Amino acid sequence: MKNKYNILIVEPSEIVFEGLSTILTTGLEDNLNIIKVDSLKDAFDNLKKKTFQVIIVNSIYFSNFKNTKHKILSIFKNQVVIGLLNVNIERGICDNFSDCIYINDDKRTIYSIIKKYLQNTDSDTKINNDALSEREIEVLKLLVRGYANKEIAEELYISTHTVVTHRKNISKKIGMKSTAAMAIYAAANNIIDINTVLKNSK
Amino acid sequence: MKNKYNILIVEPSEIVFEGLSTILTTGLEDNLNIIKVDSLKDAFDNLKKKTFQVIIVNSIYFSNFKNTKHKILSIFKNQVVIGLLNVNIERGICDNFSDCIYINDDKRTIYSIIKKYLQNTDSDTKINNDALSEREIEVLKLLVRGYANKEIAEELYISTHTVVTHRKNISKKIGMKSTAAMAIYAAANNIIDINTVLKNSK
DNA sequence: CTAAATATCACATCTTTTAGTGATTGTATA
DNA sequence: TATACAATCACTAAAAGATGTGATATTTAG
Repeated sequence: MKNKYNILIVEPSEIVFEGLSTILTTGLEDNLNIIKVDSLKDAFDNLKKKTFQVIIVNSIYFSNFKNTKHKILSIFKNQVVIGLLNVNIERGICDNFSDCIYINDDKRTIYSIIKKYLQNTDSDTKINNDALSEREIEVLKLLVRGYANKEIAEELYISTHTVVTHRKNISKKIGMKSTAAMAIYAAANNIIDINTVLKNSK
Repeated sequence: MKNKYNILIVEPSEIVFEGLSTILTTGLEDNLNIIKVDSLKDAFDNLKKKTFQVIIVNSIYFSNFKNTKHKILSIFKNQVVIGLLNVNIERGICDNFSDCIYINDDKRTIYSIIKKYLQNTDSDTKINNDALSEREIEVLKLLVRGYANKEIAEELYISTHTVVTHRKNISKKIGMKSTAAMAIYAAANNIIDINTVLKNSK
């Protein structure tokens, strides 16, 4: 049974975001739900909706602030905030964060930093898969890969009626009734891996 | 029929390398063989062994050189060399390269830059044969947001027959017939923005 | 213990999508 | 000019999905 962790990355560059995501998802065995935003405002909006075990913020968002620590505290109070530092940044800024990742750090260093904070979060703070049940997630996974209800039924050894019921419940829970939107939901919540689906779908 | 391309990335940061790799491999349909090195010397050694269609070099390797262009020419003569520029770099350096990618460029910009040079390599094996037309992309966008054919037709002022035809062509081109997989394709290729879809779909 | 949630199955009806096979028009491009 | 492709429209039959209204058994949480 894997834990599910939410990680928020506040980062303007898609390249850096994709890199961090790839490194984290391939290196850490737990289920990671990684969300990207590219402004402090969007970060703040996301914090209202969800709990994040780790927040990684590019330090450039604080380059203009005189009192960085105060700003960080006011936005991300009592949260784990890891600074992502570019090469030519003053080292002192690191003290303002829970921890720091340097852009040139290798994978192993990054793993060990992040792991420290994921392990600290104990079992009762773990996220409940956004309210979808295990069975519903199984159905959703196959759905996204283009399986028809009948095929899903065969795969899971249940009747198509049951699959239909699960789908009804899924769409009621996530508030989207179209197959396409459900797929996007699954992608956004890391229930499926986009690349795997691309290579292996109908 | 897919082409196979070699891409060399000269970059000190594993984060940036992984990000670029992920973006390139998910967005470009051809088979990419991406190699990373973290010094100009290693780049040079690789050039002896293999031919690269595109070389992407972080511009910081040239930050100490007075005559950047001359240095680039002497190392990578007559090759496609794309500079990867950090945020606070002087813009003028871009003239020294075949083209430039900025660290904050979005995926589509990166695709279009790289594609240009991959297409140039061998013109008669068209890699463009499953590029979606503008109209097809319009249909796909609405499709992903859960619009039914009838609704798409109304939105685009065409008949449902036409929408169906577009869908048939889309699925033929991308090799996926299910709506869900098409949605994932659209997400992976940045045709739609996942968060926008999440907030605004049926 | 009770209530809520989960997982399973069923049926009828209506809507939507898919697959296959067409056609016409305009616009590039070799 | 001939060819290719884009964009439009049409018909049909079969397959699949959506909606609504049920039921039963098991597990979980208060």
